[in-house]
Amino acid sequence: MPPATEHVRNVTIELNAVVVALIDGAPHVLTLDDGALLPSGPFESDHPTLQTGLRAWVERQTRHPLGYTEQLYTFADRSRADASGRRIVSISYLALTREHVEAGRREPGWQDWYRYFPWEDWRAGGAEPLLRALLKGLRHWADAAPDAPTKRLRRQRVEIDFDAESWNEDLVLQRYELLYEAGLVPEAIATRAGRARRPITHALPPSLGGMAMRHDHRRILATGIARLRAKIKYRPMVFELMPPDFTLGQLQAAVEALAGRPLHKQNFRRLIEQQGLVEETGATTAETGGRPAKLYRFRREILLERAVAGSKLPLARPA
Amino acid sequence: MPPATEHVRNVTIELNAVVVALIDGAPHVLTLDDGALLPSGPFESDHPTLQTGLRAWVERQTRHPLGYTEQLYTFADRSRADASGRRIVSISYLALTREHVEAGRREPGWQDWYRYFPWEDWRAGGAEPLLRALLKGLRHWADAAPDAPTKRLRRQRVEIDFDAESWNEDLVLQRYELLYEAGLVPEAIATRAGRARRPITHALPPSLGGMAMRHDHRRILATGIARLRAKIKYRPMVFELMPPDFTLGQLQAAVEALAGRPLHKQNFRRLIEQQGLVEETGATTAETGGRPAKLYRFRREILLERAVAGSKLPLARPA
DNA sequence: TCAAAAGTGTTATCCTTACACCCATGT
DNA sequence: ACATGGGTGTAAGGATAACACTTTTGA
Repeated sequence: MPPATEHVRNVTIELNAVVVALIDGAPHVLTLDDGALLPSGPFESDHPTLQTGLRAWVERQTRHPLGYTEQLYTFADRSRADASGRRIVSISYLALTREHVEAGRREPGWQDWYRYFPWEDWRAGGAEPLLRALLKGLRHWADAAPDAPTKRLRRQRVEIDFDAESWNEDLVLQRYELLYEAGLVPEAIATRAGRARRPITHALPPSLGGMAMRHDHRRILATGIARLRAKIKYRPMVFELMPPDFTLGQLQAAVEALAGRPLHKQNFRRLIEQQGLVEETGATTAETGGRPAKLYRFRREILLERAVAGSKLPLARPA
Repeated sequence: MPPATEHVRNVTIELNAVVVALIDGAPHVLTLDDGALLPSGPFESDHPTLQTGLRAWVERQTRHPLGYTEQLYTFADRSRADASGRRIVSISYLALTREHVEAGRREPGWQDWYRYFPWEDWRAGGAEPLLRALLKGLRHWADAAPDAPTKRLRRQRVEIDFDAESWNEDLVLQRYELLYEAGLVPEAIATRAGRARRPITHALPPSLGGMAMRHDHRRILATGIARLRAKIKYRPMVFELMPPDFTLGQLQAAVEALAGRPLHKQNFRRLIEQQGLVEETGATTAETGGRPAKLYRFRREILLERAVAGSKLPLARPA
């Protein structure tokens, strides 16, 4: 049952990559054009799979080898089209890698991801003034709803997604999309103005609304961060971003950087140890300041040993 | 940065849907062509989004309205191409719905999903002979590896994915792909024979290897089942498949049908109740046999009230 | 000697698991 | 009366969250 081909002539396939690395403990993403774009390129049909196509393209474009990769999402909204009006289907990927320093100096193009989402960093507690400003704009938008049910719904979404008391670090995408819908980020204005050309509320300045990106690349970035934050809890993904040897303090700092939240030291250590994720190398380092710390390495075997956790369902009969 | 268009001319976008419903308590999937195909069709570029395109197509093709839908995965392997050699990019979706009975008689096209994956049904305990047969074929394949490391890896994958003692119901896709790699399902033979035309081990008969599908539709189905099984544990997705009112016994049977495993009655009830997912309607039914059961309904508010679970990380400082 | 980070011990609480039993209906 | 599914109580064990404290280095 091959589909009719008539309908799909005007489609372009684009691959996007959210390439993540930890640089000096801070989460960074690989960008082009001074931070305005994610690495992206066409799917060349001589590649056997999408992933190999992506790898080739990104490595050529950024001179940076990719490590672990997984597919994120495929977007094809009408708002996306290239100059000639061809519909763009963009297939996005998340890639984890270690920072690649070539010839002694740092490659350009790495951006701290919290520059795009300043409200997502709660490592030092909530940024009160920033959050208050966002909530003000969002509540104003909610109250401007055309009818009562819409208004209730908007208010509910705002209070849940941005609730400081029970902050959920996984809702990166929802929060960005809410700001987008509310017209508080510049990307929304560009889109709406182009199509409906109706005047729109002023977006927040970058200091509050974060740095913008072109097209929907910031949405893709939000998708990638959300996926990483969610998955870090039940899959050993952090290790893809760590050097071979590390201290438990460094490991905790890495998770904190990704999740954007401070963690409880002792309980974090117990968790790691109890899951059997790491083993001591025998060596120690004094580089972290204070008392020298034991070095650990990731136990790669674990990926095969256990099909990882699972159940959560109250099964009957113990085999 | 619009990509060069040269490379992508020979691409066709296809949408696939895994449409799931519970019929008489058994999980079914909507198919065409006597069970050999999933509903699928072209992405017509006059649709604003992929989802609306999918909905329109499926509803026209099957006369069945879709409920909740989510994107599954985008495939574009070289092995997939249409008659004229154009590359096919297939974007697949999972859709949940209630059975739709029109004019008193059942629509055709619904297939019990365990016909495609008989080894995935552990509701009545493991199917020993079936599993033994699969393991025999898989171990044979592992031992036929070209070198020692490959052999070790294959053996490990086989023992983990098909281990009866610690069965993980989420590994639907991994298990199917292992059988595919081992040449035990007919789909693998079709593909390999077409390209490499080298003789291949005989596939298992349908009674063991399950019913085959055309193209890679069975892989897409496996992806859908795996997603549903994984997500059912932390998102209230079952309710999309239930009638408005139901008993706790029916709810448990539904989860068991999807997960393919028997659950512990009391603990299941406690879990549901403690999560505040349902509320009593006040009515009871005697249709289930035995003592009449209370009827419950899903508390839709919960979707908004809680951003659902989350943490799992050992956070510091209680706000 | 003091700041900084590493590392240890312990307790209360909650959730999960497992057991054993009673209840209300139809046949 | 008895089979069938509905519904309840409760105790043991493990994981989590929250305490406070000691150790070893560099400056």
